[in-house]
Amino acid sequence: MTPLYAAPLYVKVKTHILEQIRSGALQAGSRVPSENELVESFKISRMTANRALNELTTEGHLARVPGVGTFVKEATPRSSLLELRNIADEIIARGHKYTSRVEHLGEVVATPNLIEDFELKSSTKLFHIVIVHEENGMPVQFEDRYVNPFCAPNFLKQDFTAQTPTAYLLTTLPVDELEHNVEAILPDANQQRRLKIAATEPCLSLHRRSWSKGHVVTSATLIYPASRYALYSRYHTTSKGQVTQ
Amino acid sequence: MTPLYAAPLYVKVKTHILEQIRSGALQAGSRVPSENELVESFKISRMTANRALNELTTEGHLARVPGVGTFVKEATPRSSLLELRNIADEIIARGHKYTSRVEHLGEVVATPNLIEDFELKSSTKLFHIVIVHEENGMPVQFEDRYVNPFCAPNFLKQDFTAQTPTAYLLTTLPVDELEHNVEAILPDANQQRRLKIAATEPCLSLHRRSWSKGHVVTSATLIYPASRYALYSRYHTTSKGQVTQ
DNA sequence: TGTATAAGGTTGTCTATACAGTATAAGAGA
DNA sequence: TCTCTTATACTGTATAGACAACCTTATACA
Repeated sequence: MTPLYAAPLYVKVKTHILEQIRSGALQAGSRVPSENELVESFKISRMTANRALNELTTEGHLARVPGVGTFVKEATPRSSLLELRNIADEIIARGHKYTSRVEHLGEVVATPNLIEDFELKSSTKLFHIVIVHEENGMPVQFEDRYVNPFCAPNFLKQDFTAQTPTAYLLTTLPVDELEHNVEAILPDANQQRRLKIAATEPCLSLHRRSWSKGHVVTSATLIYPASRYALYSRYHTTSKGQVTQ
Repeated sequence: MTPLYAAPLYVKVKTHILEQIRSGALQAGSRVPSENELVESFKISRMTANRALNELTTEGHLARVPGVGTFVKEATPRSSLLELRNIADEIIARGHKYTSRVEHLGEVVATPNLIEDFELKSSTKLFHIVIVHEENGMPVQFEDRYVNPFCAPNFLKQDFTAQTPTAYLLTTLPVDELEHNVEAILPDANQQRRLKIAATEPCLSLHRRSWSKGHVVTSATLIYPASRYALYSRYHTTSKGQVTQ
């Protein structure tokens, strides 16, 4: 993980502005420093300031208007299909009994795939947990999760029968960004056994990455047997396809 | 739309490379010209070439390796999960060829299930279309859609080989509300035949209802073969408790 | 008062140059 | 043959300067 003092200048500028947005010092709609003002305050060249503001714009945080200035964009809250919810709370909210079995908990060395997932430069150790969540004794979710030790150093010391990994990470770190990829799969042998399902039962595979302060905190694959789970959402939109609610 | 001859230089370079990818002159994994080679051939400065290649990289088309070169990335076949996007646009954006086959187009009398879906009081006629969308000749989506004639009376007169139902409805009506339900399924006999897949291949089933001005405009079931497609989304979250457990 | 003009700030683009870090291939030496 | 060194190519970052286009505001003029 590159420490901030060693990061490129344009990254420092980006981080500074993002922190101001997150802290509330810069509200949606308010003006951010112009390129020339950043040149002054950071003692950088205009091209470097331009790069920082441009990248924040393509990432959706800012909006730029030629001849006028740069402004913090309105956050467009997305809705529920993929809200970050704790499955234990979901099950309890349905009035059912929640239990879980931790199948594995330990450290691994990042494989090339994991290095890419976590946006790492080189291989490091990652925390790894495999846990099966049960509703009234019936397995409903197979969770295979990797966690960045840099972001959550005390992860391994938690008791995950008392608190799900999702719940622990949510209380420990703010989530800035989410990525979801949903696929349909047939379960492999291990998943069949853990979920107590037949090899022919299709499953939803939900791969989720979470960012906090620019770092990938965790990457999880959640397997749901199709007969026991579906993803649902309903929400209002504006004319431009943005989601409100 | 800015004509290409009036576009900025870095846009010309980007367009040129994208065209080469689309035409097949640049295959996935093959090397694209280095910055210095672009400097030569386009008579531009290295910073301009750098910008073009960097932007194509953040857009997901290229991958860069310091000391080695820049390469065409594998296009990941996937659809937007939360946004209402036209699959034809998504396929074309990946640089692939989009085609479609209209399997059925006509009227039906609403069944009890459809009456409920469309929030109708009594049975009326509904428009019905079945269409298979193909990427490079390979079926990737089976679309089974019902449309409310009250909202889109001219639906049947459209040419759906030229424009997808989604595209037509989006340009005709504002979307106020969306409902999604995602499941994993095994395809039925008809879907197997239309999608040219085996009975054992799991599929994503995305059921979507769209509202406009309080009425259900359309109800669609979209089937994606798992091996060919995934659903994807990535977005920022606000710190104001949008992401709750 | 109303209108044109000028000035200054802002973003957008482009150039030429520089240095650092990384990967690969060629060559020298053991 | 094997290993170390060197040269070369490539990307990543940063600078200083330049011109264009755009917007707002102040100013001068009719």
